Amino acid sequence: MGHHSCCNQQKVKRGLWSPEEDEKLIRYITTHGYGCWSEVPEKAGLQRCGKSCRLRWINYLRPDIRRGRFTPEEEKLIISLHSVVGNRWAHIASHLPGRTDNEIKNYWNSWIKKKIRKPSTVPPPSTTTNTPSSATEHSQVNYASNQLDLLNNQDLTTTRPSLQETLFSSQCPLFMFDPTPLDAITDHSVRGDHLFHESAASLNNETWNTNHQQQVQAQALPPSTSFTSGIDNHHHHYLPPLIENMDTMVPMDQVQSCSMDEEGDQIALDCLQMQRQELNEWVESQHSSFLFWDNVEGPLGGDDIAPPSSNTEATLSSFPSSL
DNA sequence: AAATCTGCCAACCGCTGTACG
DNA sequence: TCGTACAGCGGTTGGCAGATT
Repeated sequence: MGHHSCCNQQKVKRGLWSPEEDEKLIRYITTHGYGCWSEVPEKAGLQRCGKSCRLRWINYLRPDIRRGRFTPEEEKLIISLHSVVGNRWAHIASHLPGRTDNEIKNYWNSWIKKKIRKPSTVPPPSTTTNTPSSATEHSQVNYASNQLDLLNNQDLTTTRPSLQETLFSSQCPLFMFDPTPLDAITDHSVRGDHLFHESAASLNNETWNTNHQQQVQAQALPPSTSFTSGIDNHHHHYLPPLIENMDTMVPMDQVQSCSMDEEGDQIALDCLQMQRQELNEWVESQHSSFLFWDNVEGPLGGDDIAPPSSNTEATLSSFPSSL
């Protein structure tokens, strides 16, 4: 495990690719295609390992790559998707044609750094008034302030409401926007609680069905177990526990029809992709209301489902017993 | 003008999942 | 079932270029 054998060969060149190397790789791939990357370097006459060739092709040379600044639409889509799936860059990239996971990851990281450096954008924990900033800005600030807490590695429990207290007293399902790594949560029993305060303020409460929220609070989140789920052990990142275990989670206004993919990915992703334009408006307006419902035709069936109508009594999805 | 700082991003590293013998 | 090779993923690093001192 670990090093690929091809990368241990001594002749292997590393570092930036030269135009000549690019040309060789392009010429080879366009004429032969790529089946086994480990064979590409030798056949293409490159002193690189196959892994490096693959990365170069995927991230830079393939013809459908899209370069340049992210458009505002792409930016918003990234924000929205990240709020759902966290740091699953490849997944996010799959919803942005021509963009690579690497590019999105770099963009996100540099973007977050910028936000972290702007403490004035982080409201104090007691802030409860809605600000005129966009939803985009909210997402940025929320994440950035959260990261600040983690970086500071402080025990905040003595000065702020407990996580559970904050969660269960809030009016909106705030947990679905937080990509905090699980270890950070379990280690400190808190994750930037002012995050939740601000999220509560940023959402339009008129559109939030408090009955559903009460159901969520009463049934879905036994405090002692709610944050022990939602871990992707493979990729070591944290998915918001509810999202990972919910059958469906979609912004109501965005849904016409949608389907679950084989991996049980969040149905919201398909919806977001299909309705990107509406999503943009949704992000802008912040008048979203996430609802949960359980009328899905099988958990993994891929059948089209109809969203509940506006007067549907949405009900909480059933949760796995592991919760 | 030179030195230093900062941000960006291409590339690498290490890991896990999958296929296959 | 086990071991190996490979693909793919997310985290991290290092070098470059522009900005700042």
